[in-house]
Amino acid sequence: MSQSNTNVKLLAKNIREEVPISDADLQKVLAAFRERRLDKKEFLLSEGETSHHMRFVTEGSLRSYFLNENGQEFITQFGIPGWWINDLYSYLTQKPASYFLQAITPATVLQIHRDQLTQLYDEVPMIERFYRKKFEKAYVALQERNLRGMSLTARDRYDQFRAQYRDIEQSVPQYMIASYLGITPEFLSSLRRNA
Amino acid sequence: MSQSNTNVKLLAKNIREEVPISDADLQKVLAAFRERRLDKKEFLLSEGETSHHMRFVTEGSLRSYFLNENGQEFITQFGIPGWWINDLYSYLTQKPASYFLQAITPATVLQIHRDQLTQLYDEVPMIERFYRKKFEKAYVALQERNLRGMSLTARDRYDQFRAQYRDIEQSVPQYMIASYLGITPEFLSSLRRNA
DNA sequence: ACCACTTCTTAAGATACCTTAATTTTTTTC
DNA sequence: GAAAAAAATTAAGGTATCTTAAGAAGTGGT
Repeated sequence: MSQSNTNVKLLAKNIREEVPISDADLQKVLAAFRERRLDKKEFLLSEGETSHHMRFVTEGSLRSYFLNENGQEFITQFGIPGWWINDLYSYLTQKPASYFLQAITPATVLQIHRDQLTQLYDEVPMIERFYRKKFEKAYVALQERNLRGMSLTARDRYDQFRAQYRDIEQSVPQYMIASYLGITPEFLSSLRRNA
Repeated sequence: MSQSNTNVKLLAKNIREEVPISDADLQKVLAAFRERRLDKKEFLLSEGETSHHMRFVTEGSLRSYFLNENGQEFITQFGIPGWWINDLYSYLTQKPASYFLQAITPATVLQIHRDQLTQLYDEVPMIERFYRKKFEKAYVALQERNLRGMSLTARDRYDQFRAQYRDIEQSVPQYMIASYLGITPEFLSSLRRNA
């Protein structure tokens, strides 16, 4: 068997939690995923490349970030086991990515090629439903984040982040959390001092 | 005929631009939508109510906004003809809304009840595909907005807003644009002065 | 045409957050 | 386990944006 069993099980669980799907269909879907292992700091996708896969994290942690003209990094998303991560703009439009996907720690992802997924949408309607639901939830979560970014101070955003993502807080460096929250590492440090 | 023909045509166009769908299926889908007319300032949804419909704007302009503890408004979305607008969190979870949907000008929306749409997902797979694609695009657009909010100054965000949404800029008051951009009306005014 | 109401502007003072730069602490590498 | 590299802290000075308050300019209703 080429793929770690527990990793595939995590993906199966992720799907079954969202939609009812027969064993046969689930196997068909799972069989289309390939495992990819990453060293620490290895890139899964670099700016300018095109994203051809949907990706599910099973081990380690990753980040998705954007680099502006001044070379500043802006982290848009973290990926830890059980989460999906991608440059969706690139994947959906098949245009060059403007984000980097990089492993923060050694990591493993299961990925499915776009061509295969497109085909599965016709063969296994439940998988289309699965992604519809995933996108719905992702949209809502992103909207919440957006709103927090607008309506809360950095201090409140940090407190909420800690409350909501204790597992992420523990597995990524502080300066990346600062970037995710939209503040400088120095300012985050000062928030922590006056906790 | 209870619904304005041109309004329904706008919706039909919106669907056909995204997915191939037979005339029969399209008619079935369109028949499930009801027209709702709104006076200026009328609420389509208030905080605490639950959203039971997916809503497509065909006339006028609407806004979706959030009210924080201090009574400050934060506009999350505008709706103009050809756009979808909703409190998706409430719609998807069937929990009370935390957003208001309000007509800025007299407006018309076409809306479909959640129960009917859920049923259509089984009967007309293309409509599930339609919403999957819509959510994908909405997610990407929101991510872009999020990133701009983090990486650009208010001046740059305003310039980009004007370039991208000239039609919205013309049809909603300036203080609402300020709210959408995450700044005060006073500060937007000063940006305009030093254009 | 008027009055009331809403929207926009101006300006002064306040503050949340940034920049720079140096130092300390922690982690990685060989 | 020493040297190098990466991450976190501290502090001083700066700036983008906010708050408050007042007045000016539009807009809508009768």
